[in-house]
Amino acid sequence: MFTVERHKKIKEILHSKKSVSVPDLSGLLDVSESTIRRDLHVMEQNKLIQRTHGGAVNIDSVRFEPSLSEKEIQFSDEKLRVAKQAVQMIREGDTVALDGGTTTLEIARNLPNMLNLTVVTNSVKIIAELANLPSISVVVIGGNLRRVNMTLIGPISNQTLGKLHIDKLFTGTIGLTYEEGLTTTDVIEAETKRAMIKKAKEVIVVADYSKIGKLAFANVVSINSIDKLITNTSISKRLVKKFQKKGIEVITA
Amino acid sequence: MFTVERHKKIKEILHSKKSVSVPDLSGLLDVSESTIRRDLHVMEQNKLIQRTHGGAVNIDSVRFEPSLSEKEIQFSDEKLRVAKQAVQMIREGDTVALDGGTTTLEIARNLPNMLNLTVVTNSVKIIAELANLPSISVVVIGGNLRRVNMTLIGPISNQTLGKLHIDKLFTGTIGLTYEEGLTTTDVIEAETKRAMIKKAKEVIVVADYSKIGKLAFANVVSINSIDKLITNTSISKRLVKKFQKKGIEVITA
DNA sequence: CTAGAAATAAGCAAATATGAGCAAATATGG
DNA sequence: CCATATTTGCTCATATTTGCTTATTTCTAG
Repeated sequence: MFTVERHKKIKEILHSKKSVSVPDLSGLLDVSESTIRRDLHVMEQNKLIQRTHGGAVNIDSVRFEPSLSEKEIQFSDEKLRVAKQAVQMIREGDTVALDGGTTTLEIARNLPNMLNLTVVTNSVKIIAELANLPSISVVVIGGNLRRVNMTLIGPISNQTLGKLHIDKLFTGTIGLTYEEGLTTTDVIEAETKRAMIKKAKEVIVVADYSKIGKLAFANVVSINSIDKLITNTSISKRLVKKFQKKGIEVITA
Repeated sequence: MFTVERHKKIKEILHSKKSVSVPDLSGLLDVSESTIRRDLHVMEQNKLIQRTHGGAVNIDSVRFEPSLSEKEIQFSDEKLRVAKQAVQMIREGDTVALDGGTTTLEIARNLPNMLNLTVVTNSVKIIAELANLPSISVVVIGGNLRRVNMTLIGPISNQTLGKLHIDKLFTGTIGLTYEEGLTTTDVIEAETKRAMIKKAKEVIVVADYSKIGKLAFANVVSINSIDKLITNTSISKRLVKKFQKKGIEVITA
């Protein structure tokens, strides 16, 4: 294996794992630790990675310092399972929309580097994530930056959406109830979500069980607008039946 | 087998194998290693392959993050001075636009956490940077993600700009000449730059001396559209005079 | 704050790869 | 047919890469 290939491999490993130790890399790539250290040295100088004592961490072209609480949910098993289920529903040639949210971010992280896939998003974190998958065409709806979740919302977003057509929308939520449907914290965000839902042929809500039965401040849409719901097993069978009666396909991951 | 055939064969091999060693090629094509090295040398100069010690790799497989980081370090001192000069021109209440580019990114990094300041941008890196300054209102024009510099360009960007009004635009550039004006590498990006310039009351070009006299592929606008130019001392007095005669205020940082 | 453990950078030597120079073989063009 | 140009393979001095060793730095537990 040549040097550039090794460097590329290290970058790939770092993209999926976020951090890796020198001994691990040495074993994985079957070269001495000295060589790995030399590799990491030049890669750091090229700003491709960030070195640490004992290894290296991923440095994406765009960096955020995720708040602690976010880090905690980042590795949530439920979210990952839901996200992987969602990814399986995506076909080559699709135009997929992902709105802001931790579960949709997880979907982006698990997307294959699929050719001929267009992702429409209003989440800055998802943009950063998809920057590493060069086969995917990324379309960003503009808008005003909402810093708490790094999403773009507001009239600009809504107007841009008016000109786009989406095959499948994956949307996260703060709350989902049978009576009130989707709800979220911010009214402006709610409106942008509504605009997205309006332009999507198929609306797929991704929500782990903690969201179901929860009610947030701003109404988005009633459950009549939802086509599919991906959630996890913890949801009660009675509720699933109720959703199904409304024509919603419920998928448990 | 003729030379061109050999080159073609090498390209084919690299297409399917991604990387190959000099001894392997020597055996496969039944010529000496010297000949292979000579072949690889010319093919590298023609940007058909990427050489490594011991062989060659497919150029496509290596082309990740093409040297943006390298550009970032270059001339960083000059850039910083230019950026700081630019920041001083910003007043409270302004609506400022920053397009993608390393100098404009430096401006964003040096912005004070000023109240009542709106920043319009198409650069994902600038969004990330300004996320840390909560007083600043950030408006993002949407668009298609151009990964090489993490900017949003294309028809969506241009249409969104049509509805906005900008007090001061700070724009970087690849090249700036007296005869051709602003030029950049990508035609679609050029169009989005043009759309920005059209909507700005005041167009301020930030360009260290390395950009001046340089000509890139795609024309953006002639120098008649430029109101101010912030650059550094290395630019010749004669050229400054010429720009001034065209009504451009030249500020040397 | 300190001592011990772990990681790193620097120096070194062996293995390998490279480029330049050269000569032979072949091709080109009058 | 001859003179010249190009291509090829060979040799060798030089350069690069790699793994090992060791001194130094950095981290961490007490």
